[in-house]
Formats: sequence, C-alpha cells, structure tokens
Amino acid sequence: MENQNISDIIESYLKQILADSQQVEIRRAEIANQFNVVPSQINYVIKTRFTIQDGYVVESKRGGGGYIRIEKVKLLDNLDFIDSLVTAVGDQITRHDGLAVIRSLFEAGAINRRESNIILAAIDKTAINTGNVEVDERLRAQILISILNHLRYES
Amino acid sequence: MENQNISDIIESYLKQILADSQQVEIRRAEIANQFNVVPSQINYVIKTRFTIQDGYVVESKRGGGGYIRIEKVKLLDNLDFIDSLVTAVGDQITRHDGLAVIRSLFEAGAINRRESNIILAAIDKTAINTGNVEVDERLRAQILISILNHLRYES
DNA sequence: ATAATATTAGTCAACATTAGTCAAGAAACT
DNA sequence: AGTTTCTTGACTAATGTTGACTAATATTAT
Repeated sequence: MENQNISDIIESYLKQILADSQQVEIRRAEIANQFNVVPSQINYVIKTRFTIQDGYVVESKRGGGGYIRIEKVKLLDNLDFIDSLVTAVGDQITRHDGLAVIRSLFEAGAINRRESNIILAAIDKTAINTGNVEVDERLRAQILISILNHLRYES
Repeated sequence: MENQNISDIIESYLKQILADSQQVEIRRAEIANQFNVVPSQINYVIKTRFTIQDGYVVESKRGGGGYIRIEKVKLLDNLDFIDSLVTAVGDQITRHDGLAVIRSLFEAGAINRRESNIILAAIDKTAINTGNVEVDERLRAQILISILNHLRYES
C-alpha cells in the first residue's frame, strides 16, 4: 500500500471509472501526461491488467481523434461462459492469466471463494514448477481446462 | 533467549508487528538493511519461521513497488489429519492413491462433493498426462500437497 | 484525387528495480 | 566428530519504466 508502483495506480484509476460505467475511453497521451509517464506505459498497463482473462476487451484507433477504449465484457451473459474461458486459457497459460480466469469464474458466481482457493492451489507455483516455464504453462492450461469441463456438468 | 541469532531477532521483529495486525508488508532490501544482513536472509527467516504449519501465508511481488507480505491465517482443527495425508502423498502418487486421498478428505468432512470433483479434475488423466508416468506422479503429488496445505486454514 | 504532413497509438528492446534460489562455508549444537 | 542451523553472496527470475522507432488514420495542400 505504501509504495505502489505507477502501473498499479493507473490500473486503479481506470478500474475506478469502470466501476461506475461499462467502458472507459482515453487518449493515451493525455493519461500518460496526467500520471507523468511515457505513453507506452499505458500500453503496458493495459496489456498486463486489462486482458480478456480479466474480462476486458480493448479497442483503439490511431490518428487524429484517436483513442483507447476499454470495455468490460459480461462473460456471464454469454451462454457458453465456460467455453469462452476454455478459449481464453488456450493450450498454455501464465499463472497471472490463470488467476484471472479463476477470478472470472468467481465473479460470475460459478464457484465460491473456497473453490477458488482450491483451484488456485492446484495451479500455484508450489504445485506447478517443473523448471521449464513453457511446460508449466501447458500443465496449468490442462488442469484449468479439466476443471472447467467438470464445472460445465456440475453447475 | 540468551544467545539469539539474527534470524531469531528478525523473526521476533516481524511477529511483534503481527501481534497487533493481521499482516505485515515489507520491502526485503529495507529489512535486510535495517538488520544488516544480506537480502536472502529474509527469505531464510520466512522459509523457516513463517510456514503454513505455523499459520502464516506469504505472498510477494518483484519489480518496482515489490513487496513481501506475511499474513496470519486461522488454522483449522484438522491439522494432524492433513499432515498424515501430506505424508501419505509423499513426493509422488498414482491416480488411484490420489483418489483415495480425496476420498479420505471427503469422508472426514474436510471437503464436500463438489470440491472433491474439482480436485479430482485437477489430478485426472485429462489434466496430468505428460507421457511420463513418473513425472505425472510427481506433479500429482505436488498439486495435492498444495491443495492440502490450503485446506489447513480458513479462507 | 493524390500527396504531403500532422496526429494519434503500437511494438520492442534496453534498462531499472525489486524478490527467489541455491550452494558453499561458518557457527552452534548434539 | 558429526549434524543441523545460520549466514553469505553469486546468479536467476519477475515486474516495471523508458524511449526510439513503426504503423495507422486524419487533415491539409496541390
């Protein structure tokens, strides 16, 4: 809390706006200037914190009147919620993005907190740690997909 | 008490803070500097004195604004039982025996049916299937132990 | 229309800033 | 003496920050 990095602060700022509305539209240079960072840092924040696994879709346009728009997507409205998560997982996934998938399941009400923690434990660094990052990412994806497929039948 | 080593002193310092609050968040380099030790000694202290068996969960982040956070967690009263299962799992376990571990948890009331199925999905042949039986058994063991450790405390 | 210029955002690699791992050696206990 | 625990530092990994260069789109000039 004391020594937050600027990326976290920008993330919070954007998510605060998104708490009240369905989307944010920014001009990259403006936000960069507001937080006193280089413009490309905005791309970094978006790339690391507003992924599809997190439940966001990002669109942008260059040139005069250009913008970056971040939209919250309601995965729950989608009939095949689980399918969309399976797609999001793909055949390999980082811990960070795996966490986002679990969070999406939780926020959609598909699993409760206790179940979130169990799944998290299963794809943790403690659990998945072969020494080869790519192998780990594939394993993580397989485990998540196996769990997602079970949830399809149970819920 | 008489001849405390520096690891004990750092442990006391952190536990004193934890006496008043639910968690401590530190910057590793800062604490290392404060006690005049190398940074990795902080990892040693944490690894030997703030384990899940002691009732602590540790999270961290690297990079700018990085931190180590130690949280006190409320341990449940099934600790001996969990310990015995951790021992039973060991460093590798077959699917069959893994299933037995899950069944034990269920029968002991530590998890419900839905949770059983989630864990089962995580150690399934679908999820764990590297093509090397021994590797699979090690992975399965790691995943189960990670989950067992999460079941030690309230979340 | 087309070309030139201006105005936006995107990519990528170098660098910075944190924490993690591991193994060797020292110190403290049997 | 042998064993365990502690201490240290070299090396690794993850995350964040910066800026040079590129790409797309809009506007203006011809």
